[in-house]
Amino acid sequence: MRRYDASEIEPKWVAAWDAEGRFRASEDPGDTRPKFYALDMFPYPSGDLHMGHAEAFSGGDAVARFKAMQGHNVLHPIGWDAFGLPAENAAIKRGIAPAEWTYANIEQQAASFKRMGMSFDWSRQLNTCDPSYYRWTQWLFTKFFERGLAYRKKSAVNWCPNDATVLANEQVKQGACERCGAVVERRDLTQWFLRITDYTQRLLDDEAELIDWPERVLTMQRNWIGRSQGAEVTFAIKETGEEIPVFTTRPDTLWGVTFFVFSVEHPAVRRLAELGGTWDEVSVLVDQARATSLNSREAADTKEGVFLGVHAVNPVSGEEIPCYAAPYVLMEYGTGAIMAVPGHDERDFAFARTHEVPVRVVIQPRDADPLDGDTMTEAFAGEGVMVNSGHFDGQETPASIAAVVEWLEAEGRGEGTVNYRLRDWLISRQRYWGPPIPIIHCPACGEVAVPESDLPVELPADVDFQPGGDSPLARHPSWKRVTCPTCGGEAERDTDTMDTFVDSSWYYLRYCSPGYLDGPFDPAAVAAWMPVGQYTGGVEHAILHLLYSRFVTKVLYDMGMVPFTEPFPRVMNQGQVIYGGASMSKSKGNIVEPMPIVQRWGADSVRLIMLFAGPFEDDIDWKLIAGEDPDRRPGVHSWLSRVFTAVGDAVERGDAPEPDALVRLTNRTIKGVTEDLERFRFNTAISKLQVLTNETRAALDGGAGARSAARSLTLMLAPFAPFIAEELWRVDLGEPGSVADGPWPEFDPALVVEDTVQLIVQVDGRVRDRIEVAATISEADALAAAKASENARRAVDGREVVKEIVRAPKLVNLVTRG
RNA sequence: GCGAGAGUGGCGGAAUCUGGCAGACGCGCUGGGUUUAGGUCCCAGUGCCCGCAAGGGCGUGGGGGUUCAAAUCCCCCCUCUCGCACCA
Repeated sequence: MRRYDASEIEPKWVAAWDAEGRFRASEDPGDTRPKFYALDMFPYPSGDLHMGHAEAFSGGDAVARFKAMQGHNVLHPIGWDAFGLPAENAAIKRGIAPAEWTYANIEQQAASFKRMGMSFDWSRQLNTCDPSYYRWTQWLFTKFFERGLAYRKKSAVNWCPNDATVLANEQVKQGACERCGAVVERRDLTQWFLRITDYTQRLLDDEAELIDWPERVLTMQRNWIGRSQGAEVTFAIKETGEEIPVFTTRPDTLWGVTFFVFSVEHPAVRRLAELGGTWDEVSVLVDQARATSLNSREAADTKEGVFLGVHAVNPVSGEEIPCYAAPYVLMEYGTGAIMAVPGHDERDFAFARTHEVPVRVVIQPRDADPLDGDTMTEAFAGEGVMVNSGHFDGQETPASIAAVVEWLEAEGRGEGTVNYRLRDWLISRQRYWGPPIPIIHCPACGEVAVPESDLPVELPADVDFQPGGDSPLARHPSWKRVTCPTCGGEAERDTDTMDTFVDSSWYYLRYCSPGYLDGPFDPAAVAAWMPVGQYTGGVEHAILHLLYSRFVTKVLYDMGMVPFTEPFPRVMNQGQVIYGGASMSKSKGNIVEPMPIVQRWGADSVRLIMLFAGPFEDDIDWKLIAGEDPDRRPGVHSWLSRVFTAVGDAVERGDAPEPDALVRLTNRTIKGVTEDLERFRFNTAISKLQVLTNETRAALDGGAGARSAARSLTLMLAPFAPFIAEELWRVDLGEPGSVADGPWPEFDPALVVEDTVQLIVQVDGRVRDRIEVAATISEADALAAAKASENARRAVDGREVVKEIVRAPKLVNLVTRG
């Protein structure tokens, strides 16, 4: 009798699959199988695989293998999101080149993925830091540039004085540098942006095409885009006559405006303050804002602010109101100035009470006592009836808002408009390890895109990339000196590089034709494989990566390069792997790594631990599911041992007849596991396979045969534990070919039902008896059987049965009275 | 504060979509067996309470409702997690 030994089985099949060139997607035009694109978010190659990879890729691989066994031509690629700051930092720390560090990690992660038996098409491997890839990242940038979708402008950015580099918004936590903890400053730098704001409404409208996205991800994207419907209204400054527009979602409260507030960064503030004689005071606020990071300003005090000494004129009432500058008004949203309605806005209310500005009620709640501006203790932001608003008095929200907008437009005093929270995508980085921005700055011609024939603009290797306050590429003595492609005069390359999110915004397209030389992708291949059938990855990419990819796809659609507008109609997020309720981290010393467990117990066990722990999208607390002893044998490993011996025994038993109950259970299991896999409910699928294993063993123990049950079990195990399945399939069952090719087992509908079932007998809703009856029992017979039950009779206890609920063959409920 | 999701044994979870045996499956634990240095392996038990048992009572965060019947549907409340958070 052979014993289950993963360390013997698994390396053997790793080598065999490699030698067989298995898991290659077919490009044979004669291959009529339906295509399925199973995509996993490509990993960032820092160090070896971590538990999060093991979780995500176990799920993604189960889907890919399931689809392949069902007869799909599956594209399941892998690649490396290889550019980025961590590589640069690691390289600085170790005194080696970022490329060296990155390629070493790629090698290690690739070896680990192979050891785990991931069914990747290795022939399509791509790497964003390879010139053959980033050539096309740069090409796409030039296309965006040509279409006016890439542009440069001066902008306030986060700056870490310690690391001497700009930081992405995501790298700033509570106003401090995520890595070194230094307080982040603001700097005004000229930056490259992609005009995602041109696509805002389409990003919202095309939500209908996102057939199967987690609800919370959709919500997060919607909130991030932040659509607000309202009106733009123009106030005039009394002292200068200049016109300042504001955005409001509540034009119906225009008659309640009692003051006007500028962002401290508003360009008119200094001039107006000097005119009003308040600049000494205002400049303190301005300096304060400059010293604070963009992110920490979120916490600015609502009540802080300074009177500018000038006044604004309310366009609907002609009333003159004081103007303030206050940090609670954001320059980045709307117009950078607001009309303040303290009666109906919480923030304006707090400001008004502090600065003793009058509060005026112009909306009265419908079913409550009338409010009084002098005595109210909080703003009323709800719906109600307009008052003190001229001829609009008596109109009710929300209809009143539309009515006011209509009137404003007719009067030429404002217009209905929509505002979004979403800003353009800042992609330039003053870092080394990214694709250089393919632009040449010519004194005569301005910004000129590098011609396609000159791409890629390669990243020079001989660069001092120590952080120093400017782009490392700018420090290179010769790299930036070029001639202008347009006029031939002396010119300079742009020395910034692109954000890694640009690299990852189109990699899924490149997979379809990874060696393609005439463009970023072969349009025919993309049309054949895309959109992605199932996209698996972490919820941390719910907003940025997924939103950017959707944007890029829409631009490519507009360019006529792809025939679809959404790249990922179906997305699933794996949960996080945590330890003791907290995320794993070096500083906490609680990191558990998958590869040592693979070595100890096998890749099949690691995959099963992950997928059996609970729903795929739920977090896994390693401490709870695995305990604290790293040597403790995982439960799934014991199960695999039992599967191994059961299948072996079943083969030895040959064609001995199988019990009818086992045949039915096998059919039911096929149905259930198939349905579970279609909905990515791996944990319940595995549980069903364990039940089938237990019953198979029981049949064998009883002297019966179980060969067909064992065969189905082996097939269904393959998406989760591909190694043991392959071993049992090819060696024990002696089947020709790989279990990875299936076929996925089918069930006989006639055999998914039991021939006998337990009839539940209830009296007044309480279970009193369980009777074994034929599954086909009639309602009358079921009722009779229930009434014959001794237990039920005792429970009725002479009372009158007033109602008989019969749901044959499952249940009878006798309802009594008295 | 706003939005989303979730509360079930000692633990992970199942049953929730479609109202009908709550606790599948697994971990852990208890007892027994084989082997024995231990682990492995095999068998039995394991929601709580009463009971030798048969059986009975209670039980899915709390309260109310609908129903013959509620973990499941509806209303209110509590708690937790996640996301967003001066967005005018």
